[in-house]
Amino acid sequence: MTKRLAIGDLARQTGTKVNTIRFYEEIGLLPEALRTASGRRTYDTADLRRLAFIRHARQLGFSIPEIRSLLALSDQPDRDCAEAAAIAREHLHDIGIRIARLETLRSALTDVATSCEGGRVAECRVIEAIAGTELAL
Amino acid sequence: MTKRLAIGDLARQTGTKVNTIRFYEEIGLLPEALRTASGRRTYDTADLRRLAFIRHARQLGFSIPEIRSLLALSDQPDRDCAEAAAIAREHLHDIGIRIARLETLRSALTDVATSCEGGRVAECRVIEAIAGTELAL
DNA sequence: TATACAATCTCCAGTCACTGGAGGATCAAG
DNA sequence: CTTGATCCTCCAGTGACTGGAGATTGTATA
Repeated sequence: MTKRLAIGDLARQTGTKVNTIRFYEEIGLLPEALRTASGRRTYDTADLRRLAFIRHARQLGFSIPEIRSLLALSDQPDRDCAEAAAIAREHLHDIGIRIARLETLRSALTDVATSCEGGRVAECRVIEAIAGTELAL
Repeated sequence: MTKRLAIGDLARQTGTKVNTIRFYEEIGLLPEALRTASGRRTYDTADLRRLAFIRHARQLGFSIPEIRSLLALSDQPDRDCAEAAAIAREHLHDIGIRIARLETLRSALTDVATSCEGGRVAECRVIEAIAGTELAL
């Protein structure tokens, strides 16, 4: 059998706190882990991937309900197709906005970094870059 | 004089709760608002932009310390240029990763949405898309 | 085999970033 | 001059963790 991972290994490989992994199990984001005879949790690479997904999604600003909905797309491949597509499309809209804002912010920061390289004071449009995406002006 | 905004106007125009605006003032993310004779806070369009920036940045997953550091780039245009450029470059690295992950997620979701359109069951690679960006495999 | 020390367990209290409500003052319309 | 919306301060509650106490187990070394 391929070797199972201890909770500490999973934590190290995903940059997650051990307590946080137990917390995700408690709220049902991760399945209940298999236990050794003495009661310690063990994991496999599917758990590793799932946890990595959760962590990255959190860093991208997705809430836990949103992550649940994204995971559901993976968990139930045989689910109602139209429903899955609708969920995917909702997220797609949101993700498009996030990408656009990040790209605007990136170009503002690039301006700061490069105009500083020349020794001049940066014209700092950081706020303008990301503030105004959908405000008039 | 151009008309000043009430806290409720600011809240409506940025999709922020009134209490949250007061909270941002308390922790120094927003400057102390000017008050009317009776003690009500008033704002201008600079405050509006700053708050919109803060809210968007939060939705993108930036922590409040990170937002402070981004705002500092705007707040101190005459600050040490090399320092500002260094801060900008740190954020640029992080933002590149975020954009890449969002784009991978977007293409996974697009697959779900379009393969469902054909009436077939989606091959759901949502987790794989975003889980594995820097894990070996 | 003994022992020490790292990792795990459960349970519970604390933190960060809000969110909502009580109780009271103020403003704008009718 | 009343009525309802909006504002004020203060404080308690929520979501998503984070850290610590106290006890148990696993493993590496003497």
